[in-house]
Amino acid sequence: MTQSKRDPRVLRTRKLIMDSFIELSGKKEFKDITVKDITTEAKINRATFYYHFEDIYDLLDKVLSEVLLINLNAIDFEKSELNEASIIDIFVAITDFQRALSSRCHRGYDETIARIIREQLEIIFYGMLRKQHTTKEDESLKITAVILSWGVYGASVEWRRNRKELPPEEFIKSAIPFLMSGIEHV
Amino acid sequence: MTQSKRDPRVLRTRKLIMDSFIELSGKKEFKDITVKDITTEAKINRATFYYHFEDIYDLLDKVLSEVLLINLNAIDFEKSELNEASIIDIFVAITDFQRALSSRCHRGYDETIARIIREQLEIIFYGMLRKQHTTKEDESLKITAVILSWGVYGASVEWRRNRKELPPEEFIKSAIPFLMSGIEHV
DNA sequence: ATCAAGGTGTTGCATAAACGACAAATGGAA
DNA sequence: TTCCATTTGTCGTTTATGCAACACCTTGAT
Repeated sequence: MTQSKRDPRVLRTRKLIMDSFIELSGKKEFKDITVKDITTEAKINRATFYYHFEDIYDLLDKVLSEVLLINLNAIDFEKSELNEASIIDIFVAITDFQRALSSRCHRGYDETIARIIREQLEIIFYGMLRKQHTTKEDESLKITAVILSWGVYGASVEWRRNRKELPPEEFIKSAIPFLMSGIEHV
Repeated sequence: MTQSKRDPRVLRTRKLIMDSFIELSGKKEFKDITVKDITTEAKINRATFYYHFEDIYDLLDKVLSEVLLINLNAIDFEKSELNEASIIDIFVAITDFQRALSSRCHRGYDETIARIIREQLEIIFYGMLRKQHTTKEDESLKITAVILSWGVYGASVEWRRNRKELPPEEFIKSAIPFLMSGIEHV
């Protein structure tokens, strides 16, 4: 389990499963995709699916978070601080990601996607906060990350619904003062 | 071994190896391609290579004959007789195959390719002859297949070297009477 | 001529993947 | 509702692949 994440067999099989799922997502709604569909498309045994994923919801979780992470990986979190510029970068990455997603997938799992994106944001924000505030109390950093993740995700929802005439980087700028004040008063 | 030819793992791995070999053939000469190159490109373990192939020459054999067979599969040998039309089809398939091969691979293994193509031809001719002449002595069919295979392959060499101004189907027509007489007097 | 570096086949063991079977759950259609 | 077909998780066994190590060859540089 610990070592097996680099086993070429595991990497191949997981990629086959995920690619097949993404492929099928372009053809059917999530609720109509079965595990059997995926394993048939991927040409792997159905039992092997359950070796890697608990069920189809677990797969959805991991596919979405990995695809989102690839989008976010363009931003170098290791170096960048949690400041105005990085918040804008993250916001743009989210809107780009959702644009790519909606062109590729049918509707039907908005709530799940929302949850996963927000959870990823929380992880990222918490990591960045902890780097900048090593002295602070951990619980305080956590709750700040939670609020930031909800706030930034909510802003992306608002942008998609009512503000698409603005470029996302312009839209989020108006929220930056509020977000930054929360970060500074952590 | 007997059953395993349908095992998805075997099919996947063999395809990975063969595709990697074809990919590398476009970049280097055969003599410069190592087993290690192939397995690295294919992201499989080197020991796994030897589970499927004796060595790199065995791989070359199987890649070439499978690719050639795909070309020849367009011709339905099960139904067609060994007549003027099918000989022309086979000849055109060979010249097409060699054209595709030389555009994709570097030089350096002409003799090997020649041997493999001729052996495949022999197998095909023998199979067709046996279908048409079930009563005849087997040894006689075999030697006829050998001579046909050498003759048709030699014609393709001659065409490539000195007769490319002619369409291959035109070129081979001038040899049809001779070849057909050998088939009829089997 | 010697040495170092890299490729070749081969082996024993660890583990992922295939396969077939199963009971249980789900979901339409009569 | 009942029935029937399909999907779902899970299991035990078999097989293919990964991995590390090995002795043996090349080959090129010093």
